[in-house]
Amino acid sequence: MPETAPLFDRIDRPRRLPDEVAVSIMGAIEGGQLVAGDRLPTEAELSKRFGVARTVVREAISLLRYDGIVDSRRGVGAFVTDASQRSSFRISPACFEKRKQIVQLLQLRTGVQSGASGLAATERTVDQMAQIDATFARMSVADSRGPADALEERVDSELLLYRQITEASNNPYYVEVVTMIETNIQNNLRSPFLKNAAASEFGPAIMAEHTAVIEALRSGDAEAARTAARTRFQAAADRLAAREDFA
Amino acid sequence: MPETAPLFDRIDRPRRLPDEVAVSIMGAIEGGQLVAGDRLPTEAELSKRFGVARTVVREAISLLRYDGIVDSRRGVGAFVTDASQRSSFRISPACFEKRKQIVQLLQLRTGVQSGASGLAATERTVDQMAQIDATFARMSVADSRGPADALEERVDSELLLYRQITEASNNPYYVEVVTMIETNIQNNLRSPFLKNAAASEFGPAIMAEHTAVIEALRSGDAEAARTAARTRFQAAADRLAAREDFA
DNA sequence: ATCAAACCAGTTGTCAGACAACCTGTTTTC
DNA sequence: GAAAACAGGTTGTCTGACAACTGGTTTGAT
Repeated sequence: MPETAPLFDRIDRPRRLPDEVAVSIMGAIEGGQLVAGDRLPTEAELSKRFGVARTVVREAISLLRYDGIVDSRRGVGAFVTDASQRSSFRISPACFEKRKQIVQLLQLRTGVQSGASGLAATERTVDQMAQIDATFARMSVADSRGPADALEERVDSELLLYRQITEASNNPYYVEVVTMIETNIQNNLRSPFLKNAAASEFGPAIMAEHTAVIEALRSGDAEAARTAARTRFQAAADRLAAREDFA
Repeated sequence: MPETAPLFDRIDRPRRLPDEVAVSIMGAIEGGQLVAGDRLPTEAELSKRFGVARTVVREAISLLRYDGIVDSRRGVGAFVTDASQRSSFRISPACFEKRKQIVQLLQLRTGVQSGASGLAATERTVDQMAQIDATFARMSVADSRGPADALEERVDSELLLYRQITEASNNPYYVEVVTMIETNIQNNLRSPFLKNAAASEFGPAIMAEHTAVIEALRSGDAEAARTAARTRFQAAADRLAAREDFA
């Protein structure tokens, strides 16, 4: 079931020292003060410079190592790895500060969702197709009831629909990536703005975009599914970007 | 410039306690012993149970928190978060143990690379196109020299080529994702196997697949670029999967 | 009896210091 | 001259302590 959206977001952001140290070191790397191959100052040195305990510095470096940004060797030191060694993809909340970045993020989602939908067209089971149909039916009903009456229901079922489609690709990597991107968008795009934007996503013209995706899935046409999904998310992103209240 | 591939990979895998603890806890979550909302045992408890110092447990939990898998609150405890709160996408080396997983990973790369190429068709600058042309020319020369003579050069230039194409999308998120996936594939697919596979990727028929991508980029045809890139990577994945020495 | 304030046990966050494991370069020894 | 021992420095782990905070309990005033 779609988890109930919390009425108020968790505002709780107690600054944690290791995170701040990690961000600071990361900044030095992105800023070019530290380039691939360079050795970081020793933990003792960093500890002194930041004015925190070594455990804090260690935890910070541990995070960077986890993402493949540095590589530390006992008895030697920690070194900045070259950029092609990154082992994770993450979206920092800072991505949502600039308008252009949001657009780029939506582009990425469009591409990935398109790929996932294409796969789903050929890989889906009949069971999965039935679930998708059911969700789409729910969504259609909500749509016809209009934004004033069924906004929540409409938005929830749409999110669920595309999650089910992605899962129907039966490829866990697609599921992970799409989920991750979608989560970040939902969490970070200011909620009231998303609400407003969602309200304008009603109507037959827009439902037709969704129908095209469903039809392609039903007929098992991967190419059509890719195109339909692409068209739908591209259009949504365009409409979003066109809103005058777009931050 | 393409960094010189190391003759021997770093085999150095000194077990780090925090990583192992993190994996263990993660296993409990994936295995369902701990579900969203559950509280983890206290750090002291975990420390005792794993037989390690609390600093080690703390570092482990810190990693999980970094990925949005748990959320810890001072004075209360650490809680497993809802699966849709994951804030990173990462590929564990374990993914390369099962044949099916590798295929799925290649599917993901195909989709993402396709999206990036489509974007590149419209967003590339003339400068970037020139660089792509240059790399493609290098690659063509290497191809005509044959696998016995120019294997390294051929492989390197191809990697560089698609990296440049991705960068020509001028979308940093695409660049990050593609780089990350590619890095993991290069690092984890056993090197000699990749070498063998690369040797069979020579010849005019295969070069035609690349040419199609380049042509689409040159003419600014996003749809053609997406299709060509998809075709090319799909075909490569199929050939890889068809090899009898495929693990 | 009610309700707010004070208290208490438990938990995470940070600090400080110590030692083990390991690496690199230097010195000693044969 | 080469191998072995040594020395200093660095990361990895351990221990113990205290600060900051939370949730629930007790206490105290009204």
